[in-house]
Amino acid sequence: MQKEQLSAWLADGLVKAGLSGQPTLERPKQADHGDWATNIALQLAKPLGKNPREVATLIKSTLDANPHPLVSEISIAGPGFINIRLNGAAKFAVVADVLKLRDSFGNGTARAGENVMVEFVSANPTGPLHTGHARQAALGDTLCNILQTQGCKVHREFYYNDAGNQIENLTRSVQLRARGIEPGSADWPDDGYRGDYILELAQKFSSTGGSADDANAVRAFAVNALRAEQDKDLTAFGVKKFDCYYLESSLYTDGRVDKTVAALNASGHTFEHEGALWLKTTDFGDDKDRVMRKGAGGYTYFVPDVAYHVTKWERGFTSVVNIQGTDHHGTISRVRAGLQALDVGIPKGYPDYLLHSMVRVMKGGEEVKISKRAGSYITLGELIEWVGKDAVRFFLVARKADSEFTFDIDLALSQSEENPVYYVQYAHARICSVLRDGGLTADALAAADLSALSHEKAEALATKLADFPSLVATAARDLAPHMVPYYLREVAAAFHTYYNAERFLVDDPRDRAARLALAAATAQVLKNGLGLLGVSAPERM
RNA sequence: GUGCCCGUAGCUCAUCUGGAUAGAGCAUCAGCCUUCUAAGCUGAGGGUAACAGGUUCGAGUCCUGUCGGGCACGCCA
Repeated sequence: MQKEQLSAWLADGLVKAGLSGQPTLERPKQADHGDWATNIALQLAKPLGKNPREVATLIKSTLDANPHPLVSEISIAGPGFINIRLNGAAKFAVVADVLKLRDSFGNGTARAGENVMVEFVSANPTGPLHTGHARQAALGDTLCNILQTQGCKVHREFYYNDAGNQIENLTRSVQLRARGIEPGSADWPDDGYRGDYILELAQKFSSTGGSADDANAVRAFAVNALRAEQDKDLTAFGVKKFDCYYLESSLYTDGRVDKTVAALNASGHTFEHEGALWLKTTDFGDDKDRVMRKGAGGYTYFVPDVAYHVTKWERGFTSVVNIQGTDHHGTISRVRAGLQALDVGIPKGYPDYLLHSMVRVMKGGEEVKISKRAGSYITLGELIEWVGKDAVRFFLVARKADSEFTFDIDLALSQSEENPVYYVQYAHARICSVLRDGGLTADALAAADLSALSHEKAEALATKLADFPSLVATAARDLAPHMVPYYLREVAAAFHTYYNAERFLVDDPRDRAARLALAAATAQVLKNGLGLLGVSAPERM
C-alpha cells in the first residue's frame, strides 16, 4: 500500500528526470539508513555510462522538486543508493490500516484471477502418513492459504492409486497376516509390508467376519481403513479439507489413459522398440526416452500421470503446483515432455513443482530409517502426539522446502517449551492480556490518535507490521511458505522489545489508546500470519 | 559414472529478481521481575559464506572447476 504509493512516486520522478527503468524499493538492512532504499541509480549508471552517484543526484533533485507527503527526507549514500526517510505519521499509518482491514490485512493481488490447483500429500493408501507426508501437508496447506490471500482461486487435490501393484502387495500382506503368516517366515514375500498396522488390519478384517481368501473384500477393507486413518491424521494436523481426491484407477476406467496414448501416437513422438511402445521425451528435454507400454503389456506409471495432468489443464487450472519429495524430481521432465508432445497449448513449464527433501528423524540418538516395507517409521500421528500440532507445523514450514531437515524427537520433546512457535504465540497471548486490562473497544482503538506514538521501538514494530502484505505476496510468487514463520518471529521479537521499552497502561488516555492500538495491530498481524500456517493464536498461555 | 539439489557461527537455519558493516534462534557467558504474562528483555563472545578461479562499479547470490553431502538415474510407483 505505502510501498506501492512510493514506487509510483519514484517511477514518476524517474520519468521526470528523463530516465526509464523499473525502480524497486527495499528495506535497508541498517535501520539508520532510512525506511526505504532503491538501487535504481546503480542499475541505470552502466547503460548511461555515468557515475552512479551522478545519476542518483539527478533523480534526487526531481524527487525533491515533487515532494511526497509521506516522505521527510531523501539522501544519497554509499555507491549511489537513494535512501528515503518517512515522516512519523506515515510510519504509524499502518496501525490504522491493520485495525480497519483486520483479517484481510495482508491480502493482495499478486496472483489475481488465476485458477490454481495445488496437489499435495497424494499418499497411496498402503500405510499411515509419515513425517515426509507431514512436511508436505504442512507446506501444501500453508501454500494454499497464502495463495488464497492473493486473489486467486485455489483448489486442493489429493491424488492416489487404489489399484496398482502396491495395492495388490498390501492386499496380499493383509491376507497373509490374517492367515497367521508373519514377516520373516519362509512364506513371507520380500516386498511384503511388514508394519504392525498390517496385523491390525488383518485382525479388524477378520473380526468383521470377512474371509482372507476374498481378495476383493480384503483390498476394499484395507484401502478404506487406511484412507480413513490418513484423513484422521490430516484433520488432527489442521489440514483443510481437500476439494478433490482423484483416483488413478479412474483414468483407466473413463478411457483417459487410452485417449492419451492415442493422442501421443498421433503426435508422431512415439515409436516401437523391442516390443515396447516408447515416448521420445528427449524431443522435449528429457535425458532419455521413456517406455509407455511394456513389452509384457500394461502401461508404465507415467502414462496415467500424463493423462492426469491433462485433466488438470482441461479442468481450467491455469496454474498447477505439485508438491513432491525430491526423490520424485526425475518425473518432472517426463510429465512436462508428455504434455508438450500432446501439443494442446499447455505451457512449457506446466506444472510448477515445489520439491521438499525428506525429513530425517532422530530418536534416542539414532536415525530412524523410513521404510514402509520394513514397517519402521514415525507417523504423522505420533509426531503430533509428541510435540503438538502447532509446533510440528511451525517447524516443518520454517525452513526452505528443499533443505534437508532432521527432526530430533528427543530434542523437540526435551525443549518443547523452547520451540519457536511458543515465542510467537506468547507475543499474541501477551497482547491479548494487555488489551483485556486496557478496556478499550475495537472502535476506540481504531480511532486512536497515532501521533501520540514516538518511541523508537514502536517505530521499528510498526515498520515491521507494514512489511506483512509484501511478504505474503512474495511468498505466494516464489512458492516460499518458509518466509512466513521467519517474519512472524521478527514481529514477535519487535513486539517483545517494545513491550519492555514502554508501558501500555499509562494514565494519559491519548498515549494509552495509541499504544494499545499498536499492540492490537500487532496481535492482528500475528493472528493473520499464524492463520496462514494453520497454527493457533492463543489468547492466554 | 551422468543429471538435479545442497554446503553460511559449535548446532538448526535466514539473507526477498547481484547491493551498503552476512543476520536470527539454540547453546555459552554477564545482567534485568515490589510495576501491563520472565514461555520475556538487554549486552558479550562466536565467520576466509566448503575450496580455487572467473564475470562487474559491486558476488553468500551468476559462470567454470575441485572437494564433501542428499536424491534420482527400472519395460517399479
